[in-house]
Amino acid sequence: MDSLEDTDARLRESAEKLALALSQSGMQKTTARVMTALLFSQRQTMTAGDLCDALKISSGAVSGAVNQLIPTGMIERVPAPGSRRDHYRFREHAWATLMGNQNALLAGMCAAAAEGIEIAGPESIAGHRLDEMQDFYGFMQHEMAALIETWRQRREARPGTTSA
Amino acid sequence: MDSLEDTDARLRESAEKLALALSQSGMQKTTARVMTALLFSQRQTMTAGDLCDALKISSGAVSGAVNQLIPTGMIERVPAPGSRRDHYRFREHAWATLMGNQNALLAGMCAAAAEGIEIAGPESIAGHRLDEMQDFYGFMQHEMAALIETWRQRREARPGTTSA
DNA sequence: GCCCACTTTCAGATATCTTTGAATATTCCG
DNA sequence: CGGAATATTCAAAGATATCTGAAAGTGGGC
Repeated sequence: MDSLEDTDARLRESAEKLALALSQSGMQKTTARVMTALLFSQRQTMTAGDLCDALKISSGAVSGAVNQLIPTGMIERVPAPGSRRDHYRFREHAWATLMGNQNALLAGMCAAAAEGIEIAGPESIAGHRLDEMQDFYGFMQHEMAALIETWRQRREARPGTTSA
Repeated sequence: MDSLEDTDARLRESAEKLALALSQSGMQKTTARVMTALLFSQRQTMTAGDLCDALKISSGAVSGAVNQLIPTGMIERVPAPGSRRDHYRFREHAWATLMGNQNALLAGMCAAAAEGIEIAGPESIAGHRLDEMQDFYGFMQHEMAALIETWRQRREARPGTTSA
């Protein structure tokens, strides 16, 4: 069996790999690195200093990343007892939250299609293309929300970690 | 009622707005502009020259964008009868294809979580976090594919444009 | 109320990504 | 097979986004 240090090193490597993939899908690189560092950490929380140290980035970069992550619901600031350092934690159900946020995107696509149809007319060439788009995103918007809810309930019913 | 030129101008404006939104969600700007130009066009197809002209970009940029779009299934090259210019067209069901492609991403998330669990162990702190992640993306991967299939069938059953 | 540990902000430096423009390759037609 | 119309590629320019480092702001504890 590997030593603990080795395990940690391999976890960081794994975290970096995922961060790289996420950054290629549109997420900022540092933001992704901070997120995966918290996700793969063997601790419940990490301080800003921990993150600077682990990722070799400046405190300014950590601050920026953290304040980008918090509004999305991926991580949260946890009150630190007896310390004035902020502790950060990867949130329970963060992934479901993240995907739920995409509903706004889907709605935006719907709206864009509707706008185009209004301009071009529903029976025009562009109108038909946009009609399919509107139909698809309207459907997805509705069904995705339901899907996430289904997952939430399914997981709630399991012997899972109901908040440590 | 608006004149045709005015309609066209407003469509282009709408297209640009959507392109901007898409580029903020990770898509390359020019690629997004080419895509939305084809999406909002009142013609069935556009040539590379048309795109250069409409978007005020160089032929090199069009070439790059188009060759990025084609593999994703969003647009297709259509044989041009009596012309050696390539014509491009927004593909039927492009949005469903696009979303279907994301399945690879979901699978990647699953795999990343599994890798982390393997390293950290399922009962570790990171292990529990990653377990939820794996569960979520595993679920989504399966259900999303089903959802897209449902939409496809639902639309097939409608009096929609079954390929012009 | 003051001090100190920590966080945030911001201008400048850096790194990264994108576009252009022209040379090169391709391919259709006669 | 030759010629001309297009498409593609690629180096260099330009634009953008991002990080750093230091100065300024915040708030808890004594």
